[in-house]
Amino acid sequence: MQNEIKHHQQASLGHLFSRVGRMLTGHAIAKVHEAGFPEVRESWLPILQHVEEAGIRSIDLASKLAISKQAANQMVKEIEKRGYLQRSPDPDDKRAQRISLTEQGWRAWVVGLKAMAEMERRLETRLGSANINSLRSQAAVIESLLVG
Amino acid sequence: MQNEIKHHQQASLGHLFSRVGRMLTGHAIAKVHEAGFPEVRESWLPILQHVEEAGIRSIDLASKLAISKQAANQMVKEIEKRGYLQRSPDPDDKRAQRISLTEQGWRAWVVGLKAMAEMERRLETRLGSANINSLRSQAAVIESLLVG
DNA sequence: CCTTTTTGGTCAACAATGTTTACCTTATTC
DNA sequence: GAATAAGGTAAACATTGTTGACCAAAAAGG
Repeated sequence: MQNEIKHHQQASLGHLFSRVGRMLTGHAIAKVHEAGFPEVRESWLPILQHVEEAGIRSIDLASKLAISKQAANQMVKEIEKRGYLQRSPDPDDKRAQRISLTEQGWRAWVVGLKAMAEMERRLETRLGSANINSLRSQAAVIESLLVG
Repeated sequence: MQNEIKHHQQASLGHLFSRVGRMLTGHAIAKVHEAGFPEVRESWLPILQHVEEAGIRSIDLASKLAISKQAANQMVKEIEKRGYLQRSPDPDDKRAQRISLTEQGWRAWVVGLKAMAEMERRLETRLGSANINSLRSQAAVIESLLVG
């Protein structure tokens, strides 16, 4: 029974996807480092991804990331300390604060986006843009199978 | 300049791959839990993946995983404590120990492999096996672009 | 209105997974 | 054989998460 399974053994799709994903984001981060933002960590990405859309409250951040508000806030504090995020009082709610990118944060973020876009361009010339599109749509199918 | 980038914004490929990868392995783990092995953690997978090939020394594990030998050993100890791994003295080297799956470890591992295989089967009927293959080969191309 | 409940946020203690430094014992090499 | 390399362990600490207790502002109900 073991052999049945073992003999057509190749890396599982899960493993494959995770590894490629890490490599892609790792590549983008490396470009950001090269561009003069060496403190930027991969762990910041989930945060920055959501902040980017123009000022978010930390509780919304937490719920989007599906982590506790304390964890979200801690990361934000750390990134703030490094000068990539800032918190300003929420004009509509005296309890709340709005988190947004600083000048520096925005510059680093743009570098990352460009690196990712550049990578996708290279992939398109290598695989064809039709393939990239089908790759995305297949990934979407996989997600839908696992969620629903 | 910001808009240039923002306006064709969709999740980055890196993000996409990582998420799908996590969902796939999460699915497999869930099946393992259901099958009566509730302690199995996602963090064990990198270890088990390498152990599976019949008895490995912890130093080799560490180097394959690109983590410190202490970190590797710590995880192994934890998994051993739960009854899924065992360490036995290396017959060829009195300093070393061989790490291998226990009976229970092997049973849980098989459940995970089957869940993954079953998932791939579902994907093949949904996307066609040609597509799954091209997906794998495209992932390989991406890897090669990032490594080389 | 004024009380009650909900919501945004903080603090403190702790869990999980990693790193570094230092060390011991056995193998290997000159 | 003595010196060096290799496998492993121990201890202190960093990162990133959790939970529980709490406070102040906002929203809801009478």
